[in-house]
Amino acid sequence: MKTLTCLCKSISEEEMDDIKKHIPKDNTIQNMAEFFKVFGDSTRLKILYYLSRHELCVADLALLVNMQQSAISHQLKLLRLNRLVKYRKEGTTNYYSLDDEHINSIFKVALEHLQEL
Amino acid sequence: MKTLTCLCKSISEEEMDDIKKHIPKDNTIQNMAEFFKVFGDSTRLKILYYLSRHELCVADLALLVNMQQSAISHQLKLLRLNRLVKYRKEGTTNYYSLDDEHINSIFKVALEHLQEL
DNA sequence: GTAATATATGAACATATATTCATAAAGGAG
DNA sequence: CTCCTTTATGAATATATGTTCATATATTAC
Repeated sequence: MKTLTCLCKSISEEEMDDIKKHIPKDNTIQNMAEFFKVFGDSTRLKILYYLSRHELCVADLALLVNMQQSAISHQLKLLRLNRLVKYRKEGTTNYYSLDDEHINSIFKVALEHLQEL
Repeated sequence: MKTLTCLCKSISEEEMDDIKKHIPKDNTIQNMAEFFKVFGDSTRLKILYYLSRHELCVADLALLVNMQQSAISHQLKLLRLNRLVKYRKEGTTNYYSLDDEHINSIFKVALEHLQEL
């Protein structure tokens, strides 16, 4: 009573082995997943949109996104760790801006896809 | 004792209003987030990789990803709902394949980004 | 020194998500 | 019809994640 016999072989064992052999390393896939996960939250997308328009401090972002300063700060930390934003200090104020040119291409691809649905 | 005075205005109120006015609709942002969320999981990324190489049935995918058939089936449902995969029936067997040409461009952008870290 | 401001952070909580298990549904073979 | 196979699905569970609250840190002004 095997669960996975699968006689459906439209593909040969050799082909399957070959395909399996060429899959990116588990670590790479994990990193890719982490990368996409960052974009998979509307609060972070809003932050990224606003920063794509203008360098902004945390309080301004909180105003624009209409969310607590603490929430924004937590999300900015995540974005920082993933190198999507950077900041410069000026007194107690931190001015955030985008740190990655790929963000715009990524937005574009996503919009293209969504427009076709 | 306001929490958000923010005198940091490197940006004028008018500019902020303007930027806020042009942000995509909340619904659009929500959809973008959902879209990215789909890619933000290593199991789904593996499935997408394998399907990019060959049309496959559920049991074969379970073998390749080395995960239970049920788990694969649940993930395939999600991928179906987001129109990233499609399938054709042949008897009791379902052959899955990719349903979106953007997937490859998306993979590429992500890899580019990761290689720069 | 104190007071006020901007930001960061830890704990707590609620919600979302991925996986497993058990089982249902549907088709093919006998 | 019954048995077997392939896939889908609902419930349960464990884990991850986003937000809030309270508070810490750091800088500036007085």
